[in-house]
Amino acid sequence: MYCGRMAAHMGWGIIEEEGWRKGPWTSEEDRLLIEYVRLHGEGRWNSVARLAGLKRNGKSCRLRWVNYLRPDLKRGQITPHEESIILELHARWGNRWSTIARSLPGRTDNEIKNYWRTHFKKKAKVPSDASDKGQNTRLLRRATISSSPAATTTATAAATTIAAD
DNA sequence: AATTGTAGCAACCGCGAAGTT
DNA sequence: AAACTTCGCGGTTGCTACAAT
Repeated sequence: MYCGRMAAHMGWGIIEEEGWRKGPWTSEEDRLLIEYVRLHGEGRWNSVARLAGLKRNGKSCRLRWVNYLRPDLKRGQITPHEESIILELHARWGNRWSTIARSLPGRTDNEIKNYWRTHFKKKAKVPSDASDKGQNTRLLRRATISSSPAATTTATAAATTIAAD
């Protein structure tokens, strides 16, 4: 989270060829995006530029909102309890970050992904079989989502149990 | 004290799924 | 029904701060 302001000097590409700004968000941009969502709700990200005067493409806006500006985000350090859930669910499902995130209210897939990578990746060469990379992962997503409510509950319960232990 | 290495995180990209017209 | 647009995911990068030498 750095110490508050870290977008002081953005060192990388500022304006893209098509006119889209890139790189770290300024507090002014954040304000515009927050105001946009307040007025129009989440979604329609591609029209943010038009309706809010933000020189960002929809993808960038959505990412910023979902990972940083959403009011229901928890922020702050991952708790030991949350960590155990992450470990448990990752052991079950691998890098299915968004699915894992659904079991951790206020946490984003990006946050969980970053956390796991920085804390565990180097140590564990992916314990189980990492042969599931690529297409299978993608194709399995729908099925996983379909069965996720029950699975989520079960796994969450398991993780909770372990954590409580 | 200065330089090089590492950690951690915000944000980017490509691509496929989902939605729209 | 097909073409086109938007969304969402997972992997990766680029940058800053901090640690080590």
